[in-house]
Amino acid sequence: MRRRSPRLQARDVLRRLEPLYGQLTTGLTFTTPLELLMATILSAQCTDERVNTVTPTLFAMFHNADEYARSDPAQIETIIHSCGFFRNKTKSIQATATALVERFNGDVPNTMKDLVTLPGVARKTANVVLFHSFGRNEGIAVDTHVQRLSRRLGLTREQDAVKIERELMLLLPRKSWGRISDLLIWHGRRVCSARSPRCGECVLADICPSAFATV
DNA sequence: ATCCCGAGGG
DNA sequence: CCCTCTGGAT
Repeated sequence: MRRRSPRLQARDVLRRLEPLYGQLTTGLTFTTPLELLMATILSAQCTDERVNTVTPTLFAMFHNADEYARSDPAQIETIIHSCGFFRNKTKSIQATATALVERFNGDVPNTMKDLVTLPGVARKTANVVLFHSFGRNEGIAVDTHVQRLSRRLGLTREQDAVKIERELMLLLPRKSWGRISDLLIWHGRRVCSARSPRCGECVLADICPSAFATV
């Protein structure tokens, strides 16, 4: 295939995926910024479907940052056990909750600058919370799906999530920064899967440098 | 670069 | 069995 400019490629990816996944947003179940923050911490290397099986119990047990911070860690570990990394995630949940109480009056901050100071929260998690709880496009959440699809589609050749985020931010209009992650994630789950991508069903196949290549 | 870690799919 | 899942800290 003739090599297309990354900017044109990015614009067409956005344009073609939007009608496919128009009504779909994050797959995580939540109501408040605190719930989304905790659900996103749990989502590391775990399907959002599984996160959604433990968060109803977690959210029923803890209603604010102070209650997370004061809890017996063993109680949280038991609830979130099936999500994997349960010791690290429990530490992140409680250390973040403590930081919210001590530095943010118990509230979830709404800026990248503040969010990434929370232990266990880096740019990916911060971007998810910023967009889905506060409607802010400060960056692009780059997870395993966004990384894989960006590379397969020829939008970047980088491996590092922060570098990929920076490149995508240069290719796409700011108002689409939050949306592009959701679109790439849903497409990654349903069509462009890691193991065996279903290129025969993909609406991007004709503009994808990796189509039918088993990348 | 390595570690954390359970669960489901192929 | 091996790979993957909305990562982050050391």
